[in-house]
Amino acid sequence: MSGYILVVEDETPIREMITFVLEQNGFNSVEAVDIKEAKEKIVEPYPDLILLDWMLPGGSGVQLAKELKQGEYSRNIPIIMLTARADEDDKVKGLDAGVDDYVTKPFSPKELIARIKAVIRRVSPTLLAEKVEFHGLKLDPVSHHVTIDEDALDLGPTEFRLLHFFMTHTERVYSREQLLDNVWGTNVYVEDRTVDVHIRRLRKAISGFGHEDFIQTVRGAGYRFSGKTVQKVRS
Amino acid sequence: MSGYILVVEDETPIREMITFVLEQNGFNSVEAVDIKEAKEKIVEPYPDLILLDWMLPGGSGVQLAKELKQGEYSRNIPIIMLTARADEDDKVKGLDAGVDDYVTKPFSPKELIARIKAVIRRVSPTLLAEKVEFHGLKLDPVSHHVTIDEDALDLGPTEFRLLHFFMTHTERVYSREQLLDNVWGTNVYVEDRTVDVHIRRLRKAISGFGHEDFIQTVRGAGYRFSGKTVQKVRS
DNA sequence: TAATTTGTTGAAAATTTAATTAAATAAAAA
DNA sequence: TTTTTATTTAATTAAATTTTCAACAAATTA
Repeated sequence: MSGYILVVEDETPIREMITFVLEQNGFNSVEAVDIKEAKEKIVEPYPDLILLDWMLPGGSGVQLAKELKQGEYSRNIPIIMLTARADEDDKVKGLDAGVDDYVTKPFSPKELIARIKAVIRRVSPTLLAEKVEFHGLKLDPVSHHVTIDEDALDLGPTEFRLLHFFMTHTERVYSREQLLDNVWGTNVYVEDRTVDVHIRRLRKAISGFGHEDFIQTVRGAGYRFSGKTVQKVRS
Repeated sequence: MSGYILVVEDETPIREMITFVLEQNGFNSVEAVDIKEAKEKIVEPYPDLILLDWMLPGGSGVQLAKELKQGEYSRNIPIIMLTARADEDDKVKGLDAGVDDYVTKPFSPKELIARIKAVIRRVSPTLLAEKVEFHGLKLDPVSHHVTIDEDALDLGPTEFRLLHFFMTHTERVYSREQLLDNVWGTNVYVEDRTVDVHIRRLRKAISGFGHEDFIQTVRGAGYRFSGKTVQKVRS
């Protein structure tokens, strides 16, 4: 799995409880006990999300949140605050810090996971280890199984990620550059044209099932994953 | 697992956190929010263990513990008390009530499970080790016997644990790191590639029975234990 | 239509990743 | 301690995958 969640919490039992719940739900996690350690761990590869305790030794969580929301890259990392009790004032302060959501301690695993998924779903749905389905195409990120009308597909790693991205981002054109960013990862120096080759391989893999036209070429713009058939209209 | 653990705790988030951890560790659980509900649920079939919150609405947990320790059958059910903080006085009172152990909130999953297993091990060790079965493969954690279609297999300790883990976690890809965490144990510094060697030995052991493809390589991701056959339809 | 741009395709080269084997190390048993 | 057994590391080989390149095809524009 590519990403992970950073858990910043000084109380060890609570921190371990959280990471246990995360791991069991298919997330990777990294722990930090205080602001200092948290900062050390917020480097490449960046976490996909930060669970941040309100009260921390060596500076409050809100303060850290504010700092992160000012960093060039770190501003994009979603933050969920863990507060000791539902405190309206605190919540307002947190919103100022650009925090994405709150969870009040103590919390149930269900609630924690629900909040996390809600936030991630907003930011990058591909990270959620949920089964995706699209017109008879099924992809399970947990088992890495891909089926098309019940027949198993065998894809290479890149084709797998590409398909996963497309299935969670349909009906929308992505340039080759955008695809490289989202599927290959940022700061990867690869030729644009490489995308073409993988598109071709993916098309080939899902062809023979009458679904090869899921991946549509938009000339001059990029590619689009769509269930709608394209009509050729001449002007 | 045959029996179950009764969780008596009024705070819903904590109760759900506990049951989640229990279920993930292979225990069944039943919930009760107060003394009244707890009593209703302490009937046949009796729980194998009771996790009892110290502070409960409608009577304290200690009181319930004392009562249980007087019942003819219920006296045999081990009880672990959940206390809000480590309080020597309380502990003494609890010991009077014949309680078997304590866990202080907040607690880590590791600690909770460790305490539970310790208690159960003392009372009825057989509960801990359930036999596992998967497509003709049978593994008995107690006797360390593994059979495949009635033929006995000879595995080394690591291969045994690896197989046990796989059989209890099928249809899911695990990275080498995750396998090291789960099978070798956390904070063990061992090369990723070591996993490959043990995978090979395990494969070798279960090959020759037409089941060698249970362990599937998922390139770039890790390994998967699966009953589904993957057909190569790659060009 | 010709020239130009843009996308497709096949295949070789480069790279990455896994399987295999053997040797070294560590742990357990005699 | 010695012997045996099991685990880990390292080196080698094999395989799969990614990338690049170049030729070709299709679409667009002048």
